[in-house]
Amino acid sequence: MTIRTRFAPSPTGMLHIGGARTALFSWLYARHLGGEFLLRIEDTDRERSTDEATQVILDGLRWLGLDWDGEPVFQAGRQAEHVVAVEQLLAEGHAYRCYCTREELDTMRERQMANGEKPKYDGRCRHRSDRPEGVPFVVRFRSPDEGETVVRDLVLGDVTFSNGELDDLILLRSDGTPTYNLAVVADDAAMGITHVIRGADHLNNTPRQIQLYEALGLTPPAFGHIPLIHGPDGAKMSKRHGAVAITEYREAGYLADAVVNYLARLGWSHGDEEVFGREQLVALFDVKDVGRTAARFDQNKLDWLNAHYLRNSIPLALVSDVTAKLAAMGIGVEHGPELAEVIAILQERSRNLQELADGAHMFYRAPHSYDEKAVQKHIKDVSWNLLDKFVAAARQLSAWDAASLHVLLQQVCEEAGEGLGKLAQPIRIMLSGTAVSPPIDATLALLGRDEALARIERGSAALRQG
RNA sequence: GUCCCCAUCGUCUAGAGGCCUAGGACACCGCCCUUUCACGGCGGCAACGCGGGUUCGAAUCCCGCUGGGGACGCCA
Repeated sequence: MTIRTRFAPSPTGMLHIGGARTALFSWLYARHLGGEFLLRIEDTDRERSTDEATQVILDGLRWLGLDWDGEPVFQAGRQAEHVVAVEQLLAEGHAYRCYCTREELDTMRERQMANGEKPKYDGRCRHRSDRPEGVPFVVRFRSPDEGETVVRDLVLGDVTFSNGELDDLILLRSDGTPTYNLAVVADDAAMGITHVIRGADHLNNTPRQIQLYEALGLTPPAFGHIPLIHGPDGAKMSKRHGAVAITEYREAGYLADAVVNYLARLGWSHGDEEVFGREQLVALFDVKDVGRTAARFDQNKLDWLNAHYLRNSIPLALVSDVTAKLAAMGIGVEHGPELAEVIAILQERSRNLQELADGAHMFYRAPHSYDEKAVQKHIKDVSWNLLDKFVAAARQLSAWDAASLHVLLQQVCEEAGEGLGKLAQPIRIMLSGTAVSPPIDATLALLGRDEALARIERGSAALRQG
């Protein structure tokens, strides 16, 4: 039997970090076993579902490289089949019409809560046989009240619910539209889903769904509930924890491989290893290695992984992303050093693409001011002598490359009996405006002789009188 | 409140009765490398929630407690 999993988001918002991880695990499960991974958009809530949200979710999955098989299934388009399933249940006595009003239900709930009971429908319409004309009704599932339902969970093990805990859930609303649990069961069955890998927040729905499968004469799929991701404070992930939408990470300059690696390691592990490429994850993933405890989101570790992937990237592969980031800052890269070379020198000193772009800034824009603290600390009287000597020699330098510049820098300092820092730091300030930059010889080389010397001259003119 | 799940360093985790003086990674703190910032190297700090069992022996098994989380909708 071919394994078939699915990811079933509702397009009512963004693809958030938790959903992305659920999708990842479901995808990994299928891919590892050579199975299929399908996508179903649960858009039955017409009020809140939007095409934009659907697009954002698809884009997010594509960005993460979670490819799905076939076309996405839109749940709203399957209503007719859902209704057929409900009619079958009705005909076989597994469902009944309920004429209770919302007010009735509300007071029932309040009373139960006040009595310290678990709020649930009391089944008062179960044996009602009349069908009052013109009175709106919903269709409820007649759930068994004896015995228990066991969820044989792939990650949690057996979880037992006593059937008495489960009330008669609504299958069809009074407007005739199907509700979540019914639609999920009907669709998973129709799509031939063999394994449902989803968030642990669905664990409580599972016994109800198993009962529905049974009532419909269907075999339930296998279930695996992945523990949730919590914010740094242990509570559910939300906006106040910073970025939750996967797109925000893309915009902030994170690499898809890093995000995937991080998300995979949140709840899944393989010995002492931390870094896993996509293929490796597919090869190694096994649900039995998925932990049962909720994990907290740790920005530091994501940053570390991102930095890792960033410095191991081929510079050329980063060019278009960095170009876009620079463009967003109003900087073009047509004039100036080759961007790939700038990236090569910056990638190990950046944690994300934005930092990389920030670092690249100076190669395409001369400083418009000089950091005061840096100037005070590094520009001394001795600097001018060294600077003058360096500039004079640099004009004559036959080869303008990092190696030659390195030799020259050292010569000038040695002859003056000064440390390299006495010369390197002033130059750095004049080139970048700050005391931080890539190695000074490489920076000079990249900038080119004309631009580099021009910046030093301008810097000298601006700083010498002070 | 009721039901369900969970419980090892600050965080992610390894650990499936003796291999544990509890390992790795991130973060943090030192030191080294060094022209700055990084990278890299070396070292350090730091955990089995509590109480009972079971066993010759428990982080590992059982029970209770405590603590966290999730679910209780004509949302999905």
